[in-house]
Amino acid sequence: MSDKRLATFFRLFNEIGIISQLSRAMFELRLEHGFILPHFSVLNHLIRVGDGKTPLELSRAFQVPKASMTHTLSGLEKAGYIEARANEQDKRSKQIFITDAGRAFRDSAIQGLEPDVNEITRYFTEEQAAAITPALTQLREVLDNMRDPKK
Amino acid sequence: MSDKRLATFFRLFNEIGIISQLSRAMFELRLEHGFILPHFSVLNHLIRVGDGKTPLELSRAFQVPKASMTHTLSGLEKAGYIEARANEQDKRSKQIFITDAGRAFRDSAIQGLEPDVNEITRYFTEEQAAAITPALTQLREVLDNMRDPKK
DNA sequence: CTTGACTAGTTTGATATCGAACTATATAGT
DNA sequence: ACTATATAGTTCGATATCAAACTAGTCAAG
Repeated sequence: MSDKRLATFFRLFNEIGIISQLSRAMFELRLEHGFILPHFSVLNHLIRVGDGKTPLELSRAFQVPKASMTHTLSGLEKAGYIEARANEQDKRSKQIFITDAGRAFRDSAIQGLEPDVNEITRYFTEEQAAAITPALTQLREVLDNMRDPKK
Repeated sequence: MSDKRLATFFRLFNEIGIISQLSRAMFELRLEHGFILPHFSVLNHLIRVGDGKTPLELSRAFQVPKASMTHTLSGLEKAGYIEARANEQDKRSKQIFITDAGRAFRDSAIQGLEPDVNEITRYFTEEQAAAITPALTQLREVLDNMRDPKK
């Protein structure tokens, strides 16, 4: 393989890593103290995809170990943003439901993004954002398909 | 602001976050046990930009708190991949130099990427990667300029 | 039924991240 | 010079991440 190809992908993943770090930090500054991106992401997922998911399904959806999901869910439950109900069909398992407080938390987190997004848009337009997203979606799917299916 | 704009950026940052997570995990699988992306990134930076940087300069370059950089550097020093020398001009300060072993570690980490990059390129070409990188660089610069200059 | 393999989720222990307090040194204002 | 303020780096404490071990429940083979 050419070094050029390696360098091209290296630069791409490097930029992506930095943007991820900066945008996450910016987002978490707007979140209620004690909550971080994974808390929000889980609530958002429960709304987008529908709740009643099991912890294992959630850990797979976010591609984190199940121990990490246990930790994130315990924070959300302690705050009253989710409810875990036993699954009568399979007593090993739980189902996670979002509460009204959880919905409110998620909505207000999204509202909190507005000032930052407005500021970004002054220098990087919505059209530019829309233009690169499909390629990134494709790249994400490629990486997703490459990872070990176990876990 | 329109909800559409918010949703567009939300989707963009979401894809970027997932790609960052997946690509980092893929990279770290190839690294010697006990070393993670920040270790590599510091060594790579010392080669690209030149060594003799202070820990504070490095923490700013990577936009992490200086306490985090202390931790990363201590791992690299214990492994013999960097050397910290006192600065005679300013005795509060140190300068970080990469060792031959550090160079070898960095080179072999980059070589280790090849199989993954080759696999990615089957579904996402070098041209596609090169096409979106400039926009991502621009977005990274915008976010970079927005963050609090202190730290 | 009972046993063995498997699965959902938690616990444990180890490392990472990082704000805040601290130490040592440098520098500016008087 | 003397003091106040600022800076470089470390330490400390709290939380996050996650592999591995563990617990409890399921299911299939005999």
